[in-house]
Amino acid sequence: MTDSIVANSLTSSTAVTCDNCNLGNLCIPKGLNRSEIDALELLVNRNTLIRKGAALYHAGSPFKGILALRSGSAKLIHHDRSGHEFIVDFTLPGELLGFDGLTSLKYNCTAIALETVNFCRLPEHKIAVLANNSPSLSHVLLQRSSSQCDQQVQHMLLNRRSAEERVAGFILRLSERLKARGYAELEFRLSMSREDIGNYLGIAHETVSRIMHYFQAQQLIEIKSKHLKIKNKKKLLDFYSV
Amino acid sequence: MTDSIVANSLTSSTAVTCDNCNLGNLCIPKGLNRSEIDALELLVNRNTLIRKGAALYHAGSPFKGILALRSGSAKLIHHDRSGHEFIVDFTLPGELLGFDGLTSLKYNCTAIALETVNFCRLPEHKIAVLANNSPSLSHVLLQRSSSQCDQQVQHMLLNRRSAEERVAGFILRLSERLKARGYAELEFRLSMSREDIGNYLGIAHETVSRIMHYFQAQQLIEIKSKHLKIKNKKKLLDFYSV
DNA sequence: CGCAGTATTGACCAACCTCAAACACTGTGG
DNA sequence: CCACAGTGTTTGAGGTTGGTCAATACTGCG
Repeated sequence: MTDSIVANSLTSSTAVTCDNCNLGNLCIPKGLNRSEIDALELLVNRNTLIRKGAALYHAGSPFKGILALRSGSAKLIHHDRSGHEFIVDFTLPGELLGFDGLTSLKYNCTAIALETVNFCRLPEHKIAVLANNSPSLSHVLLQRSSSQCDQQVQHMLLNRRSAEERVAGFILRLSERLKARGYAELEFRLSMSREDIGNYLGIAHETVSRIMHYFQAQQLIEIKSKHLKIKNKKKLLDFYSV
Repeated sequence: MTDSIVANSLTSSTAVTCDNCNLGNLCIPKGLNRSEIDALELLVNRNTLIRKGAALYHAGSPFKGILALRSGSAKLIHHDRSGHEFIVDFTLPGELLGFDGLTSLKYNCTAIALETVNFCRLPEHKIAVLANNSPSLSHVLLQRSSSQCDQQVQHMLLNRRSAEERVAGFILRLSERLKARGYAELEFRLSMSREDIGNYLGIAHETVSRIMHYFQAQQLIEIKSKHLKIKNKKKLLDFYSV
């Protein structure tokens, strides 16, 4: 079994272009026409590798562009004064990150790889240039940004509910996001620790463990360490009916 | 004392234009040049009035544009299946709302006036047109959207802390936002109910009351019904040191 | 094999919620 | 101007969820 939530399908050494990229229309080019994609090709830095535990960018550092995860996953964290970290979001393969740097041109959060990560970058200084020539790109970026915001709202709503509902919601959303990207929706690997999940959901990691155990006892899931199988999606949904 | 968090300075009947609007550079035109602002003039619907309790827009209804509050305040709410409402955000005068409709072209939330509200609208069908002619506008919109997202993150972080920290943070942020718009920072009217505050902060409204009372006993604030005075900002900050 | 990090499980406890009742404020009509 | 209804706010008592601390088990890796 692969170490990653997903297997990276690109093992050959041929150059990766937006054209042959496995992200398909999940990435920025979605909604752009041929010539616009060609223009994008010239601007995107490709195939950067970062390994588990390393940062894709740091809070406070100057905005260097929007990133697209090609494989691997990451956590977006925010530090308070006392140094305690809060996980704001997880980023799955095919998803974009870096929007937290757009406003002030400094990143707001730190992005840490949860496993080896392969990503593309659309550099900051080219975003403005591109936006002038290609209004659709501005529109795509705006939509993505606003969509990120919607997701934040969803997360916030989830975090107002009971611990059981949070865990159920967490599992189901992860499942949905993986499904949307073509991965198995009912069986996958949790690339983040219980600690991370608890932090993200605003509950203690022991509580995450207990609830996972309880869900397993109820035959809703099977959980062994990081390997998760959803056995009864319907009942799981009962816990989380937004 | 006025019934509103702010007094609406526009009592004359002369036409309001982006040029003479009291929102100044808090509104969309910020960062645009002269001719761009002039173009905007022609596109913005001005001076719409909505009274307390009425909706500025409904969740699920088609996106009709970005709104700018000229006076009065509003709450952004989200309903779950069981009909229970969750307050996602409050909007103060001078702030924009409607970004929750950009992604899917349907509003995600319902916006309800907390008191009589006067607002402008930048209609949806003109946003794309304008973006073509004025790349700066796209940029401004993108920044605003991304800034909304940052705020959501801040809210989420706040909602992971203790009830006391949440209330302290709520008061201090409200104060900051009002200050940024030129209103008194240490004495203002809470246009929302305790119920709304509790909902927003993810705590019971009784807890909000109790903590307000406690803060008053500690000489941090003076609270009488909706009228709030901050007596000791420093100590209040101690409760909320992010 | 052993170590370090991670996950599970249990016992106890505190923060906060729920329910209930009293009280205050607002606006309305007499 | 007062009485009253309706809503919003405060205050109290008791219960529950989920946190904390601590001990134990598991996993992956050198």
